[in-house]
Amino acid sequence: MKLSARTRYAARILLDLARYSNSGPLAATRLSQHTGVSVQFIEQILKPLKQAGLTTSTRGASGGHSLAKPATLITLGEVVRLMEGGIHLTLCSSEETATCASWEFCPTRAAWVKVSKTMEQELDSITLKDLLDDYYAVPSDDNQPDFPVCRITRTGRGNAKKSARK
Amino acid sequence: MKLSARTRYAARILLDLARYSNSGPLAATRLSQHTGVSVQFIEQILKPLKQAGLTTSTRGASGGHSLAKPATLITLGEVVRLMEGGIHLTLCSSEETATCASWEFCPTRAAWVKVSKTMEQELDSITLKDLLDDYYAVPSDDNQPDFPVCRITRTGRGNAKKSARK
DNA sequence: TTTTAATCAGATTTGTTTAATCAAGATTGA
DNA sequence: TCAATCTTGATTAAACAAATCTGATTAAAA
Repeated sequence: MKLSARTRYAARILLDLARYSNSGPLAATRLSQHTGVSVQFIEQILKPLKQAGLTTSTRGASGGHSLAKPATLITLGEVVRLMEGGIHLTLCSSEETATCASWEFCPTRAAWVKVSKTMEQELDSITLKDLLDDYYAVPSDDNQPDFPVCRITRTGRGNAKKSARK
Repeated sequence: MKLSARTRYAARILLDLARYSNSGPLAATRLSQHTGVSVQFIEQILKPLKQAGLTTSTRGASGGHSLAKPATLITLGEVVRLMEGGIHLTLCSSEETATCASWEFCPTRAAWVKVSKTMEQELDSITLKDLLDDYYAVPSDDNQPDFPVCRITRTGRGNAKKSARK
């Protein structure tokens, strides 16, 4: 039920691109400095974002990446949908996945679909611009500090497998 | 972002217990027949459910499992929270997890928290009774057929890693 | 009292996925 | 040219999920 690090990083990278959108393309090395994610991992994450038309890039010296459309038109829903391959709490929440034998009879499926839809709606309602405005007092102001992304990805899941203290 | 099979199975198992709640405890073998999940895996899943007070069990011959409280008082939120160790889209969505260095400065965290809360609210609003009523025409009627749980857990994730068609 | 049907506990296995790195190319401005 | 930059695909190590295996313990029924 957790988002992957790739998705979280994607959001942060796009947000950084939004922030510096009026000062030309941002090189992956800059993005790396801002977020704390390795250059190579950033490049890997940018690939699907570019393919999906969220970003553009210019090659060669003084090249880099930039948003392909205004920050008001990019939603978290778009980002999550892209990086996670859809917004679905279960495989069967996706309409296209009619692979399960008892798909149409499943007594729990409707609930998972409903919650997934709600989640998707809310994510679609949050734009990069919203995040910028909520957080940075003055958007695109270079004086605002950068903060590394959260690198803690594993452990500490409060797992139900382990028996609680004896 | 997907629920684990353990969580999905837990919901189905509890639903089955709810359905047969007026005919004494249900043995794991019966639950297995109804859902298609192996007896041993079912026992593994029932363990935390019992510890959390959602079910009770009687040992020995003609023993089995039953709900510890009425189906109107057990919500999907409870089940998911228990099996997944919380309802959080990210590690940092949990209030207790102040482990990330830039926890309070993260420009995306607030969004993940908000969506997680919405999801939790909706899951908390759905009871086992709701699922029973929505699905089975006559609750606790043995004439209704059983359907196996969805066993498809991997693949088909529409992964963004793979380049879309050339 | 013995048998038998159950739960209980937990270790082990298998394969997948994730997160990340590595390495070699392809472009392009200076 | 050359150095900064994106592009692409392969590879790795660890974590995790799903499930099975083993061996108890418990208690009703025969």
